[in-house]
Amino acid sequence: MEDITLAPFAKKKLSDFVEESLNDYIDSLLKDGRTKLPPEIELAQDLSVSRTTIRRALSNLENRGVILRIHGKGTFINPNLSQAKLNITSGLPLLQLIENCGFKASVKVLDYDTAQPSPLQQSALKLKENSQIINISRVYYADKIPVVLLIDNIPAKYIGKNLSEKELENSTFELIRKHAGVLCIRDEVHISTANSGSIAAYTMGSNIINSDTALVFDIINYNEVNLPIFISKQFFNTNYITFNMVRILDVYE
Amino acid sequence: MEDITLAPFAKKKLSDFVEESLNDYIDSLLKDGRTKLPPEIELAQDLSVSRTTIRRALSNLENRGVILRIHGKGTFINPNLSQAKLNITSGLPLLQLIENCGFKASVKVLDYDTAQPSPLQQSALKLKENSQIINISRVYYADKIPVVLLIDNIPAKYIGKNLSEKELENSTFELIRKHAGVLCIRDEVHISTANSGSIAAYTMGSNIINSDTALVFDIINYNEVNLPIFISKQFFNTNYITFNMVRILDVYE
DNA sequence: AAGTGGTCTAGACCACGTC
DNA sequence: ACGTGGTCTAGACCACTTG
Repeated sequence: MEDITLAPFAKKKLSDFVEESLNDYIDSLLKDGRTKLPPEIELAQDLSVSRTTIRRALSNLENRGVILRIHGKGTFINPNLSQAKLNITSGLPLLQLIENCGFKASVKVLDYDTAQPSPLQQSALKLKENSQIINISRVYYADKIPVVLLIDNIPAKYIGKNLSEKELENSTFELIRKHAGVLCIRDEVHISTANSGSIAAYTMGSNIINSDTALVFDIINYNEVNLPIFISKQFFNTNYITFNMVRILDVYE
Repeated sequence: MEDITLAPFAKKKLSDFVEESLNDYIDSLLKDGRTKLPPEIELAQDLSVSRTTIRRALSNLENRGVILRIHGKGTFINPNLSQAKLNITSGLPLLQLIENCGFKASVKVLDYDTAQPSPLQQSALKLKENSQIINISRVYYADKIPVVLLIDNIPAKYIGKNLSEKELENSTFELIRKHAGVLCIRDEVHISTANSGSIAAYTMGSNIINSDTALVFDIINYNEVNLPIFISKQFFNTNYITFNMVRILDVYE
């Protein structure tokens, strides 16, 4: 018998279903060697939705780099589609990110302890005095190569105590959703870099991701009413994980 | 007499004007210590536009991290607003980026030469045999500290020959717009990191941005019909320039 | 019950590209 | 002239919060 826990999840919009349909449709077009999509009005009729809904789904696909829209000509599959797999703006769970990249992904828990929050953590998470923080360090592997180091700082109230190693292999996102019914729906990321010295400072001296330079994400995760829930620090070995981003520029005078 | 060159520029949408108005309005609210915006319907009436147009402008501000919207409660100014200045998805010109960050920005041309394209450049830019590439290296300073190294590879056809140092201090974006009437409206960015060795490889051995690790953007710029126009490589010293990003996550089962 | 943001529709008109 | 994507409007209905 599996242990079922009831926990909230976000509702899907019509345009999300449309986006999925279009995604599948694009795959099938590619198999036939076709690169042009039907006009928006036609797509709207085929899927029995309004043109606005189609356009919302297409905009999502455009921002993810999947399609290109050319005014007056049509909508086309991005010929660089393969580069769009690791979109930096997607915010996918790390295991899924690594899988998307074509690797076999796995995770190992490095460390798990309870501590007093630092003053910085206390103010970022708006914590009261005497509250406790759970720290979880994990390494993510791509085909057995360590590529990401993740350190999460989570207020104790959002997470079970004495979690098993098996449970800790779930994402923190999942843990707090199952344990406290809290959904993080937004994050703010600071992007910087680190040298081997500053990586080692987070892993008791051993440079576990085995690179002399790393991409660093400092993340604060928020729930739907903008309450800061937990903090993440992610180190990426960019010899294996390089992100992509599509930008549509404002080019005014 | 100034030398006026006619060159195309993008048209502004109504929602862009609305966004600017809202931006100014937000500044004035902040001066009064207020953090809540009026309801969307009210904003729409005040600015004499439809609610849809207001919502588009608000969505832009939300993606830039300027505001927060909470279902059922209202629209609020993001208390972390100051962190939103260097949004990685904005694609602003580097001088403007550095100024936004609160520094005095300047630029120096390091190198300027003509060469045969490498096979990689040739395929990325879809160049013919025997075409030529102009390479421009520039360093950008924040308060006299070198913080960005930029290397552009531009097909000769898009840019004037024998440009003066003064002209080269303009962005490549400007140069090709003025010279060839070409507008880049989209780019694709690969994000990685570099150690001091790989930075020095691009500056004849001297590590000009003076950091043992850098954030690297490899960029291909496209025009409105998806033709690749030119290539950029940007090295950021993240001791001075750290980017921010706001992500609104899809949290489905 | 009232207020506010979120999603969706139907339709109009415009701008750009092709023939 | 026609087809296509881009912007905007007006209005409906839903979901969430507050009183």
